[in-house]
Amino acid sequence: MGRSPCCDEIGLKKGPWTPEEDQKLINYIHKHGHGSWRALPKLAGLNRCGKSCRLRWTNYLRPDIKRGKFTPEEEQTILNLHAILGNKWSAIANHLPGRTDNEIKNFWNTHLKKKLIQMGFDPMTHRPRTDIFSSLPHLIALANLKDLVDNNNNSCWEEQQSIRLQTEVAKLQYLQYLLQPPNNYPMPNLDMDTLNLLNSLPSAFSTKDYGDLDSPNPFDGIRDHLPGLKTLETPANNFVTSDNQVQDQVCEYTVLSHGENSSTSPWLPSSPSPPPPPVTTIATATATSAQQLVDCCTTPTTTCTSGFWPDHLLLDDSLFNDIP
DNA sequence: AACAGATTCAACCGCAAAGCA
DNA sequence: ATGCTTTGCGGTTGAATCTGT
Repeated sequence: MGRSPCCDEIGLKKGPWTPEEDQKLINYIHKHGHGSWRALPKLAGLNRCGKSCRLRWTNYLRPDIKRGKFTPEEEQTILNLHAILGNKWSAIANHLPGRTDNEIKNFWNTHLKKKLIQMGFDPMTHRPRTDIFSSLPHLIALANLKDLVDNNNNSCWEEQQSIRLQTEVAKLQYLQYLLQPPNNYPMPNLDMDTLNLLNSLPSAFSTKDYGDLDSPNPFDGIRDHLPGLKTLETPANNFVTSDNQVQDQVCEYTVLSHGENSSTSPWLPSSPSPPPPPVTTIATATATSAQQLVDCCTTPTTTCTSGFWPDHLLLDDSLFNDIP
């Protein structure tokens, strides 16, 4: 397997393309098509290597290229697909008409990766980071709020309720941080302790406790997005039972994950128990399942409607900023 | 206004798969 | 079957631009 010699040829121009060069390339391709990229530069009168011409055309000059900012829908699609495909930029680009792999890669590296990191996620696995530093802000906030509660026994009822509310919200936020459920998929691998803990929270947050407060119960939101939590009270739920259709489907999806870490990605459904053996090839997945999942990820307006992180679940971080 | 540091993104590099003789 | 060429992909670089001081 030899490397293309074209890039090694001396005297060929490198660096940014001039408008004249662009025009030459466009004119030639419009007339003749690109044909052999290696032969193209000479035929088009360009002092460039074929590789450079191909790149310039596919990433910049192609008429069907969509330029400008990524829409929230596109951003969501990239996130969804990256959770499944990993850094397969060209595969991701296939699902975003008019966007190039290079553009998506750049967008990922400059925006989405940082966004995930800021939110405490590992950008490769899409899982919450488990190291102590990533959860430190949440833990500090909780500790501070606890102090506030302990030291405000003499304050008025409204203040106490306000502090209680903040504490509960902080708890929820921390739990949310730990769990980060994707609303596109069924809840993955929630152990019973966690589900029980979550189910115990509404009792501390009942309408009764809010009394006359106008604010809605913040737990309503989180419950709506935790199917395992919602259905735990009924005997037949998708996560407690061991054999049902949903789980079968879910097991098929698991093989699509990328890399060894991502088999446990929370964005991907996986079998609750027992854990599946490590999967080494995509070939074992049914084409239908693969397509179903990709379709699901690339169709934000249908059954898998909203984003990973519904707005009402992403509680305002200003709560923590306000804490001394 | 000037500078430094951060960010963005077009372009390059090298590898590997596909194609072909 | 083998080896060379072409194409495509993902990672990386660096110049241009933006932002903060």
